[in-house]
Amino acid sequence: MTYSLGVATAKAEETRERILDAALQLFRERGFDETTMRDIAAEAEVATGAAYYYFRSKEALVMAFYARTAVEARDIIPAQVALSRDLRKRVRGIIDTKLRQFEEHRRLMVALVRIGIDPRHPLSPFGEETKAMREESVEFFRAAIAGCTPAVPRDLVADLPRLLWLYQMGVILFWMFDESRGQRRTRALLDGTIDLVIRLIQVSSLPMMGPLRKKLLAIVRAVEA
Amino acid sequence: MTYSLGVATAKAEETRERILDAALQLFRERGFDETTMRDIAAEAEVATGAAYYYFRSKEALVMAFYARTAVEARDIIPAQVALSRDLRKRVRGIIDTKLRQFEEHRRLMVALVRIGIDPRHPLSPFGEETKAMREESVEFFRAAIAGCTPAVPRDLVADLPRLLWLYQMGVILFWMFDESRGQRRTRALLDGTIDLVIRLIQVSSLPMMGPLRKKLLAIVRAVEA
DNA sequence: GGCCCTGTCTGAACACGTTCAAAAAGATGC
DNA sequence: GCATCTTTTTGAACGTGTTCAGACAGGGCC
Repeated sequence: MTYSLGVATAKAEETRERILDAALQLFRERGFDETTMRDIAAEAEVATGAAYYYFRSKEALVMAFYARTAVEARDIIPAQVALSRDLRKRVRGIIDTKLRQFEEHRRLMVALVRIGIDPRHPLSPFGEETKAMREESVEFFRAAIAGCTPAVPRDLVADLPRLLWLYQMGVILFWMFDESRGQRRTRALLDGTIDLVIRLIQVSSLPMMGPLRKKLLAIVRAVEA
Repeated sequence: MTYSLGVATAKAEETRERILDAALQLFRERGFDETTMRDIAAEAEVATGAAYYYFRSKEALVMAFYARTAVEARDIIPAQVALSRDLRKRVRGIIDTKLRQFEEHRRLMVALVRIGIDPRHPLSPFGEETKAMREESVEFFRAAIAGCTPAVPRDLVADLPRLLWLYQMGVILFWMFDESRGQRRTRALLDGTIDLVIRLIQVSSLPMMGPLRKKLLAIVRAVEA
C-alpha cells in the first residue's frame, strides 16, 4: 500500500523518510540514472543495504513518491471536482492537479514508465499490485461524471471513468517527455483534446447514436476481457 | 542504418551475424533479462567484448532484429498494398505484416519499448537516430492512402500517414503485452478500431466536416511542433 | 622479408543494482 | 538486570552491463 517494506517503529518510519527524501533530492539534482543507491544511502547517512530494507528497488523509491502524491490527491481532487458541474472543467481540473503534483519531478517519472509500461512488472500502473491506487484514481473520474453537465449517457457511466483515466495516463505520458518551454505542447494537446472528448460524449448522447455507443463499448469490453 | 558498429570485412560481417543469431536464439529460449551478454558471447564463441564491438548495448541487439524486419518489409509491404485499393484492407495488411514479422520475438520487443518510450534515448523510435526507419514506415502508409477507396480528403493527405503510423505503434504496443490465447484481444482491438478509423476518415470527408478536420489538424500540428 | 596501419578480438577491470549473513539495537517477559 | 526474540542496520559479496588497454591478424608498401 505504501510501497515500503516492514516499518514498525516510529524511528524506522523516520529513517524511511530520510532515505526517500535523500533519494528525491538527488534524483532532482542529478537525475535518476546518475544517482546511485550508494549516493542515496550516503546522503541519508545509512548503509547501502538499509535502502533495500525499506524499498525493494531503486524504482520503488520513485513509486513511493507517486504513492505520496496519490495520498495528497485524496483531499485535493474531490475539492477540485466540487468546484463546478461542468464536465470539461472537472476533467481538466483532475489532470491539471496531477500534473502540478508531478511537476517538480517530471523527468523522474520516466523511470517509472520504463518499468511500468510492462504490465507484468510489479510496479506497473496496470498490474495487480497497484490496483488499489489505480481504482482510487478511476473513482475520481466516476465522481466527476456524477451529476455533471453535459450529462453522460447511462450506458457510458460504467466504462467512461476508466477511459478517462486512460486518457489522463496518455496526457501524463506525453507531458513527461514534453521538453517544450513550460510544456506548452502538452497544454496544446490538452486544450485540443479535452474539447474533443467532451464533444464526443455529447455527440454520442444523441438518440441516433445508440448503435455507435454500443459498438464502441463492445470494442472496449472485448479488448479488456 | 544497420544499428551496428564498424563492419568492414566479410569475416567481420559473419561474426556480427553469429553474435546476433546467438543473441536472438537465447532471447527466445530464456527471455531478454535472463540472458547475459556473457551467455551470448559464449554461444557465439567470441569474447564478451566482441559483442560490444558490433553492438553498442544489449538493447541494440534487439534493435538489430527490428532493423532486419524493416529491411524485409521493403519488399513485403508494397506487394501487400498493391493487392487491393481498399484502404481498410491496406492498413490492415501493413499492420498484420508487421505483427507477423515480430511474432517469433513478441516478448522480446518489450526490451525495446522499455528504452524506446523515452524519445531522448538513441534507440527510441521517436528519436533522431531512427528517423530514416520511421519515415520509411510512414511512407508505407502514404502509399496506402494514394489512390485508395474510400478516397482521403486532400487536407488529410499530409498528416494521415503519420497518424496511421502512430495507430500502428499503439496496436503493436498493445499486442506485445497481450497474453491472451493467440493474442485474440489484439485481434478484437484491430477488428474494432480499423473500422472506426476508416469510418472516421469517411465521415470527416463529408463537406460539412471541413471545420472539424481543420480543428483536428490544428491539434495535431500544435502538438507536434 | 620487415614495417606499419587498420580493422578485429580479447579478457580483465569497473560501476552499479541487489542480496545476504551477521551484528547491533530495541522490545518483551521474568 | 538478564535472556530471548524481533526489528533495524551493516558492509562485504555477487552478478551483470559495459569499457578499455592492449593483443592479434591481415594487407599494402618498401
